[in-house]
Amino acid sequence: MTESKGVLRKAALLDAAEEVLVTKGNANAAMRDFAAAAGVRIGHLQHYFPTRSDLIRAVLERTLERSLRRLEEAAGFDLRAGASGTLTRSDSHRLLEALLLEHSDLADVRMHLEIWALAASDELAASALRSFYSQYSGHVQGVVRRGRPDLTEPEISDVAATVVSLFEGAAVTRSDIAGLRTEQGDQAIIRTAQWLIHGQEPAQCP
Amino acid sequence: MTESKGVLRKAALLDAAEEVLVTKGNANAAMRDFAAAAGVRIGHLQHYFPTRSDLIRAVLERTLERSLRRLEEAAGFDLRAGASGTLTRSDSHRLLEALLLEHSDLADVRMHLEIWALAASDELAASALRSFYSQYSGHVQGVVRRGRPDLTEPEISDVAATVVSLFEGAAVTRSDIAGLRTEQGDQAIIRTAQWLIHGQEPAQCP
DNA sequence: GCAATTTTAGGTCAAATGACCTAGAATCAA
DNA sequence: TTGATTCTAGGTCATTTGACCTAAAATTGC
Repeated sequence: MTESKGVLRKAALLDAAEEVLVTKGNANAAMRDFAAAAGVRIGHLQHYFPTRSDLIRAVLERTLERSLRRLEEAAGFDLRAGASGTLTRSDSHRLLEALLLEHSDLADVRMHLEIWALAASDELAASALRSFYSQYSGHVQGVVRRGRPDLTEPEISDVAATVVSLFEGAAVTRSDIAGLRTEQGDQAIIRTAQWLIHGQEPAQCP
Repeated sequence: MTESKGVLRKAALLDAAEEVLVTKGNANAAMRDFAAAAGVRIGHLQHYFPTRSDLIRAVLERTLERSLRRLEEAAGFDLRAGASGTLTRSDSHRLLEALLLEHSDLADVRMHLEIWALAASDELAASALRSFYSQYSGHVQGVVRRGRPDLTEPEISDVAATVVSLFEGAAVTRSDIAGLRTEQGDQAIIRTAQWLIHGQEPAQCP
């Protein structure tokens, strides 16, 4: 079923809004900027998104949804709580590299920063963000459960939250904004996440 | 030497500006909001900070400087590259707990989010932030150097960057904004940081 | 084909905004 | 004491802003 002009237009407006948020930041982005980026006039934009906060909220929801979906795709296996299976170190390495790559997308990093800052002062945004992180860390728990089947559910939850913290922090610090990225540093992050996911490597005994 | 009225006023204006940034966010904070929070009129505020970006920049510099100083104080030892010494697990535990506590201050977390978001679209802010992280991770290197004297300098740098990533990410995810905090989760973060700082715990051999 | 609905263009408005200004009071330094 | 400097209050201005509106064009569905 071909999508209606309205649905396509809405998506184009959201694309344009994202681009403006990424380049000018939320603090400097006006409705006329969003409209111009989409090649329409403000009245038209406001037909689809009557208020500024309608637009920003829609961008936020779309961005968070995309991040969740990407994690599911990167995993390539069922992340739900009931699912069973194991995870080899090479598979977790592959997954973590994909995750780190996703956290390197400069536009995505900036979108996330804007969302965090928005959520810091807008309770509706914060609520959406908490829901997102609950789901996101739930997915990461699905990963940890396969690497550490010996852990209790609360322990799995804590490990997953730590992995999420590490990757969210790395997205910022490894970006051009903070400038702490090195090639070997990426490997250190993956090694750390693997330590969390799999536990200690086999002991070397004399 | 008693500080002049101007110096005291400036500090009070910066305090007020911080509070407004934390509660309203940069995107919704006007010069008149800042002035009102400080109990003065906008003209007076503009005497001390002629443009909005002068004010925001000053807040940014002060916040980053404070974070650096706090890390120095929490360490309680010389973090410079040439300094030598060791670091026990109990001392690193104490330091990491202090660091995590500092990363739990909701106003501070919000200030940092606003600074990150600002730096994402303002190159001057980004430059200041890069300088800050360079120094901050330099300090953390001073910690890692004591825990892992066997590492090369590039390795120390990568480990330090990973510790910084973990703590910056944790500040966000453990805040009310993201809602992923648990008591045991805090211990998982500290354990992870200790693993990074000290390396693997002694092997248990039969 | 035609009425209803959706899409599009363009305009207007009051309020808010950052920037700039004047002038008087307070403080400082010689 | 006096002039210079700093501090403080309050005002003004042009521009920008989000929100709201009208009307025409395009599309849809019966």
